[in-house]
Amino acid sequence: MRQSPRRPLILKRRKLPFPKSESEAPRDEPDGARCKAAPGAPGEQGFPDAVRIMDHPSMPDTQVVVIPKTADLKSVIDTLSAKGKECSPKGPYKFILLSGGSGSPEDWPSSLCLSSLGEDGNGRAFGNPLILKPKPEGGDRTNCPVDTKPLTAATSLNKEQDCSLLDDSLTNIQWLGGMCSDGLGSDAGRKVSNKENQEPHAHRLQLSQHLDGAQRPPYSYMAMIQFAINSKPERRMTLKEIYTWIEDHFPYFRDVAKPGWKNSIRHNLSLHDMFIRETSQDGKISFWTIRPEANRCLTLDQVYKPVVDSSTPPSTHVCEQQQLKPAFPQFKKATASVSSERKMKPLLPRTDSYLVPIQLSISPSLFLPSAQLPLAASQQNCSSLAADFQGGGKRVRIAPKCAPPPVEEFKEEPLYVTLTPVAPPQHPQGEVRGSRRKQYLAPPSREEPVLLFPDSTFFDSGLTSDFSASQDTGSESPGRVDQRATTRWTSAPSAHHRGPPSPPLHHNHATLSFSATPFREPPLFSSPRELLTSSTRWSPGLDHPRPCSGELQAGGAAPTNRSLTEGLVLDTMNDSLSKILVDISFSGLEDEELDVCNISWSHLIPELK
Amino acid sequence: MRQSPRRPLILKRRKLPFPKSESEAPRDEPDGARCKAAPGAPGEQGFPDAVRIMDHPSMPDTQVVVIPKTADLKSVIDTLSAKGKECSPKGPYKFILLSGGSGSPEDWPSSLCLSSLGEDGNGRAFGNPLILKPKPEGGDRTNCPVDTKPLTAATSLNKEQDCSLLDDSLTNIQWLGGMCSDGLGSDAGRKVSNKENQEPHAHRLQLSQHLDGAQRPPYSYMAMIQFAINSKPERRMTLKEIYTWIEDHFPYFRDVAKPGWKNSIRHNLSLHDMFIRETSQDGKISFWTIRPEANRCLTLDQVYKPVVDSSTPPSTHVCEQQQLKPAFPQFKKATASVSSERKMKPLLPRTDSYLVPIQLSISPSLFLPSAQLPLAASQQNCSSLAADFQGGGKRVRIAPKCAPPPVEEFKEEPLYVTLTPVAPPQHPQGEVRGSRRKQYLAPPSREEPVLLFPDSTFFDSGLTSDFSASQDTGSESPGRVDQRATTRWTSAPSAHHRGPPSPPLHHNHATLSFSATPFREPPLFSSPRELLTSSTRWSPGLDHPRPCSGELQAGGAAPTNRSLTEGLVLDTMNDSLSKILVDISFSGLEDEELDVCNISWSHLIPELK
DNA sequence: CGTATGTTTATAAACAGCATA
DNA sequence: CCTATGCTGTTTATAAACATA
Ligand SMILES: [Mg+2]
Ligand SMILES: [Mg+2]
Repeated sequence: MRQSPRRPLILKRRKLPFPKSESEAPRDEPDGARCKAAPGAPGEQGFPDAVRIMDHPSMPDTQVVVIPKTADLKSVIDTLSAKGKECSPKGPYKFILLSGGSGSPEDWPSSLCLSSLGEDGNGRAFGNPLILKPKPEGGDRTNCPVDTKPLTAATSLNKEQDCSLLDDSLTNIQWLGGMCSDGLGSDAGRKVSNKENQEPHAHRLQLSQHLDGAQRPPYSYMAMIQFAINSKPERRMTLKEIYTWIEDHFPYFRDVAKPGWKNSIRHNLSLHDMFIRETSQDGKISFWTIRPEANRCLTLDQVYKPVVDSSTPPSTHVCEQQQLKPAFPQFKKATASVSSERKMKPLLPRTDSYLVPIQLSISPSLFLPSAQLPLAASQQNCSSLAADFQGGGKRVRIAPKCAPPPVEEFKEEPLYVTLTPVAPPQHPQGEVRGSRRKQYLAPPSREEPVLLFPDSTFFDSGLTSDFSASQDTGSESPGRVDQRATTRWTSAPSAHHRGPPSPPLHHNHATLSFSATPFREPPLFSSPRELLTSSTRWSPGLDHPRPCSGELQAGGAAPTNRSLTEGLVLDTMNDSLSKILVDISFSGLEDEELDVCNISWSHLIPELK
Repeated sequence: MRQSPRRPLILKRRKLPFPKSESEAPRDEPDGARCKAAPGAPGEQGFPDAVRIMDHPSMPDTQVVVIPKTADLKSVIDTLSAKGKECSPKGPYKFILLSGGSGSPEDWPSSLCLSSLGEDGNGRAFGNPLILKPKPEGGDRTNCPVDTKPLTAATSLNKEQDCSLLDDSLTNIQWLGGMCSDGLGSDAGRKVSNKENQEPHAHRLQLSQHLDGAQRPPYSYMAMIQFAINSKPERRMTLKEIYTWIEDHFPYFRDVAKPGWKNSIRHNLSLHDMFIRETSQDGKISFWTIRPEANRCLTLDQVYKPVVDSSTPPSTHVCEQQQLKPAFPQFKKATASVSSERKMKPLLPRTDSYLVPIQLSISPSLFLPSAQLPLAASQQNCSSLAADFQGGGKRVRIAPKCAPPPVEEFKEEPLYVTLTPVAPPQHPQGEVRGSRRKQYLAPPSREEPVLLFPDSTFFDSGLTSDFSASQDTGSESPGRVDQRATTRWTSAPSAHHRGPPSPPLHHNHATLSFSATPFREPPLFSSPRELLTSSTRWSPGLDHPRPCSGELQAGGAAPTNRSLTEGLVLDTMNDSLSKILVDISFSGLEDEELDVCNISWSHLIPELK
């Protein structure tokens, strides 16, 4: 039981380069020996402006083709259709076409990042992921799969790379079998045999040893449930339908996973408030829905879209973090124990880039003048953060209304938005909030903090994006050092933001003042998750029976603006603000709504107006 | 790994008689062979009006003395002080004196329920548990332990009884050791050795084999954290203090538990919204507090108080449920697999009675006339529930404001209050709520449902009890059949409470109408937990720096009444309404506030006014 | 009764931030 | 100042107990 079941890695955490096969990295090297490519230098995987083809991490017989903006879509489709005939091991392959990025493999799970699947090609960029259809009309946002054949070379390459993981599956079987030895031989008849606490079937175990796409998908249960529910126009699903959808789209659960995965699905449905159970009119059918305020209507297709900017200097990705944060014991530990780590059940690859559904673009030429900055933003309180923010490239600061956003980095993309809190919250009873995120989002002040986008332009993904924008030149050092997106709490070490425990005092001697009421009340939020899930208002009698969060009207505020939280939340795939107020990587700049950069938090949280 | 770590049983679930030693109960007997004593007949454990002495389930050298109302406290104290000299194995013993109940062992964890610890004695009843002090002044609510010696006979009796569990500890050690065999011998160097994923120390393992009170306490982590935090006047604690408090009060975690229990503590602190982290003024210290609205200020002492009515017919406790619910596979399973079940790590004993902090009394002579019932309550909608409620004894119906309360039974006490929902919620989009509890508490209507207490009288425990009361004769059949407290959702099969998905429509064609807005918004509650935790308002600038939930003012409503949720919630030890709207066992009738029985839900949830 | 569904708790673990040695 | 480590806090995964339909 030392090898108790391990959870797949938390998504959207620090990105670690996937340990290739060097099972023993030098421990004395703080940066690790894996980063061979110099930052900024084009690595072996960097094929800028080239089409990238990689296997879908979970869908069998499916490949994802990332088409840079400069490529010609038509020719790519023709090429795919032509080359697809070559190899068809198990029937027609499907292609999912993505655009907007450089196609660097970092957009994919780490297990695939090293496969150098880039293929030359050229096509037109389009905004949303597109699954290639048999009759490619080139239309936007068609999600029907295509019956073409995969590219041989790329596929085989992927398979080999995947073998490293699949070998683990084989090992895992042995490992699991060893775990089943009860020892002691005490009472064998006691097992309840719930049919959910069993190992996968033997033939399934066999299947798991093959390359049938049964790798565990890199999505959390919560994410997959959202994918499933949002795949239906009604945006509701029965439990059984959720099971089926997940099995259909992630064969891992059908073929490899133990039956307990359904227990986990149910557990997630119950645990997370964002999932709400409804009952049909006759009361006989239970449907699971997503709270509309919390639903960003994420779909699997959206998630597949890599958010990469084509202007990215190639191969400045994996090693950046290591060099900037030399001391990273976890990484070194993982490095040294690759083989043993892989002996475990297939973990989620350590990557952050495929769960970023924010489809906002950054125009490098667009800079937001700091003159439009509200007085409160990023002046006094952000001074201490200047050192942290000077290294990276284009940065955008976001001033949260309430508590400072957490430190989170994800998405190693060339262009980033750093969400920067500008004002520490006023804490209850004169107490200061700790800096470990979550807990206690202080109510907003009159002066609304704003999201600051120094040199970026946003547009919303597939939904209407309509947030007011302000601008800030900020310190835009285009250097490639530490391109990771990073957000830090303004941990407010200066005492002038901490009030005494006296009654709700509003001492505005600082930039912002907050209502001191700390405890959870309806307009307040004790946790970022709550803030998120309560961000918008919606009554069931509106036009859309089940709108997404961005489609909800901001209560009291200008109702025309959609909340940025949608985009902010999309990348996290959960409803926790501690994962929401993170750096955002922008890419794939499109031409819509280039001038809306002032995001009022009161629109995101209408209750806090 | 079949024997993966099992969670201790969920508290406050169906009470099962502890499988004594008959390892093979007749499976063909639906009622089980354990119930030898006829219901209502005085069993071997029933010593009405006698002092009961039992070991504290977790505190070493501590015994709990349950003193019936009819006993003389002074003489009991004298007796304890005198007899305490006799045996002192490990130093002075402490006594915790409890009152208000019959002292039946059912008030204790099942492992102790069968020990027949009752001792004759006489003393005066007092309201709160009292730890006997060296200089017994007999004052109320003194919690300082006493330096006296335990009663020899009772103690030894307990020890023997405890051996059944402690033998399990010994077995568990072997079992754990067997689990430690990694098998496969794959990679031994991979283990991270977090110091929290290790087995308890060897000497601790040895200790666990002795009778040093290292049985696992029957409280959940959430409960113990509340105990800890509420033990301090400031009602806040650092993590380390919580650790220490728990270790001091439950030596199991100091001596037996694996280091991972601290991980679980932290996990619970983070997971449950009721625990809020604050930071000291200098920002250096983090304190954990309990959201005041959710804090019932439960303490370990309160929890130890058995809620037993002295007028209870003796030994009508354990077997009742079995006879009334013949088909109970879990019980039979546990019966048949006693030895094997006990091989596992010490589970929480299956009992419900020691987590009921509701210190309300029922006077059998007190009946609430139904004339005082508000019109909305229990008329039309409760008609379908009549069949369910006719069998038991004294019942009280509670009309929830929002969603129907869950079916829950607990506390096998002679007198019960059945919380009965009277109106099904109006569901969004014309959907009907399923009846598996949780999810969707519809907003309240103008006509407030009330708690109905047909023949009971309440008083609040140690805190001010001030809920308005209404009365209802109800169907009070004092028969002893199915005396378990049971609450059932009014599963609302009648369609007349289901509104179409149109905008918030309030069709009052039934008893109660609800706002149709189903999704979580600040004034709404998507889950019972939320309703609970948001039940009262409090701003940090009030008189009490950290009031309990009952001490909070109801926002907008009559602020003089305290919420019944305190009592309702106390028994569950968590903030989930699905465990709150349950049947309540009343006992230990006291003389305060006998006439307040109309509980307005708007007082409980001021936001729903 | 057996199964599917739903809720809750326990436990392990990954990982982040911070403090401190 | 750097670094290694431990503590604290958040989140996800998994198993299980138990309930309800
Ligand atoms: Mg849910
Ligand atoms: Mg918490």
